[in-house]
Amino acid sequence: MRLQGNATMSVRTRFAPSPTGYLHIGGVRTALFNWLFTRRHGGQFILRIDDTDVERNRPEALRPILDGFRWLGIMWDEGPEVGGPHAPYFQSQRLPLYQEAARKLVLAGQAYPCLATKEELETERRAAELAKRPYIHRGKGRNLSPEEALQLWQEKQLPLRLKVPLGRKIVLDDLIRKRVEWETDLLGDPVILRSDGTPLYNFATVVDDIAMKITHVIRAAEHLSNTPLQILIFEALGASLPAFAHVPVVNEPGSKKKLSKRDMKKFVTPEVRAKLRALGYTDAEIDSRDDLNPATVAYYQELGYLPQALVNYLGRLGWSLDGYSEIIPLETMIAHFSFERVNDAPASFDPDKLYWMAGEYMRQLSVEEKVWGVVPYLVRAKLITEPVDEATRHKIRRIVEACGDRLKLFSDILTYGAFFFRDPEYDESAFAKRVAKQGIPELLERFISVLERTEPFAPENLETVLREFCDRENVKAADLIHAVRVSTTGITVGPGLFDILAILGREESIRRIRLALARVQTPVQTGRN
RNA sequence: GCCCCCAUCGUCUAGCGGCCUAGGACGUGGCCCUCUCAAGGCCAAGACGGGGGUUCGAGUCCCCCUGGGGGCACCA
Repeated sequence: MRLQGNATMSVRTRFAPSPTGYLHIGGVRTALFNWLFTRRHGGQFILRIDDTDVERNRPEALRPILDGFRWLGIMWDEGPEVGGPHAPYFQSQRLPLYQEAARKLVLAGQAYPCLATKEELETERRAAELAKRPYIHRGKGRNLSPEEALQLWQEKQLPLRLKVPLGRKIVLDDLIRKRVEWETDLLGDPVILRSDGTPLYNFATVVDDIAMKITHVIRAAEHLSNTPLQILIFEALGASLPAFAHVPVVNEPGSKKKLSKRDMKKFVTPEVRAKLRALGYTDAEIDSRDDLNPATVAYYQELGYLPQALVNYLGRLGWSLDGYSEIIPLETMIAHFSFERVNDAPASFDPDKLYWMAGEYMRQLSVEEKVWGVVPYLVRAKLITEPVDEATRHKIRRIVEACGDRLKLFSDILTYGAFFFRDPEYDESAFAKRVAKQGIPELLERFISVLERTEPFAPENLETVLREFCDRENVKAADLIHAVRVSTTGITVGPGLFDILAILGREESIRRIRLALARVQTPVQTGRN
């Protein structure tokens, strides 16, 4: 058995995102597993920014990633903005470290400058392809003495390759995959340092993991095939191996394909677009922002999902506590997280289940907490203005209470409660069906005079009064209720009608019913329906 | 093409040789409750990819096939 971490050392894990401008759902799930494992064992979780690829490196693109983690409560013990004993935590600022490590390898005869030109490499590759042979590059420089190699490397701007030992078997005892083996003969000599002196991923990763004393490398399964090379680099650098855990990838909803970072725009379905529009986004904004789609954390934050719901959902995606638990408090997750219970197979992301879970967490919140979460949505929709005065706050409190379990996301307040803050926007088909109908306007007319003297103007009493009125009129209560609902709210969905009326108050309720009645007499062209 | 990984309801999963007539959850359908929509209650449909072994006995262990995925860069 190879060394699989040292029990006496504290657990140190890391997540190394590239600054891409958004926090990807798949990535954050991997980060969460790192974090849970680390918290479980009382270690340190490190955030290291993988910005060696200058093409992808945009400094402002880091912000959304840090914000996303903070929103979820996944706090890093070392990394950007918090620092730590192994700073800097940006790979672009650690170049001398990689060069020094590379120099060490050359001196030890473990790495050599690549003498082949790009053209030669291309020819080799094509020949291998034609011969249906795997393409394995072994540079001519392999046989250089360390001194020659060093001199050549320093004189000319040559890329550096790792000298992969021949005829060896690499054995990995992965914490999730169990034993995986590779033959070194099937591995080409990889470039570890570009001709411009910048490191390649596999090299920088290992140099940093050694420097930062990482004990457990927990990463997506797509990195499994990088592992033999990295193991070789660990060895060449004379470092002991960390333990590895390759977590299965996250697949697209209902698919067997990896939830890719490319082409995320395709997740912006008409439904998603409608949701974003309801929040006030224009189509142009939706199309221009690549962080606003269901494959990113920002999207869920934007829609008002509770972060703890997303954490619970992601934690359960590929990991289970037992055969039946779904809603798992974070402390429980931390206390029980282990790789033994991580499923080997990829897991598809299921937005429906996440939505359900969001509702489960929302109902655990106090009214006051819900009010707090809902206010920004009302402000953004220009239904209220800040600062929120006490009267408005009280009204929101009552609305939130009336909405009850209907509120699964904070943004749901706009579906169920917008009409409280503005005149009804009438749903034409509902209006035709429930208000502009034989006998209904007259009935509403008479009901208004009942409302005028209803005292107290409170839910329970309103219900009694309405039902008694319907008995006298010999009409079904449901018909009047629907008519009043559509008249006062414009729509067919929402809280109980009597709660609505009580919140609106006598005057406003009556005013709105009159609004609807006027509308029956002089139909307006709305263009809808 | 080569290397590596994976395989239970549509989806997330339980299952670590007999407790399986394969359990739970999301979703779906139906019914109930009901002023609508949610929520809630009840019920239903729904899976061990195929073939060989091993064993008294296989969803569970082994092999092959098939299918899916990932990787084979001076990307990460």
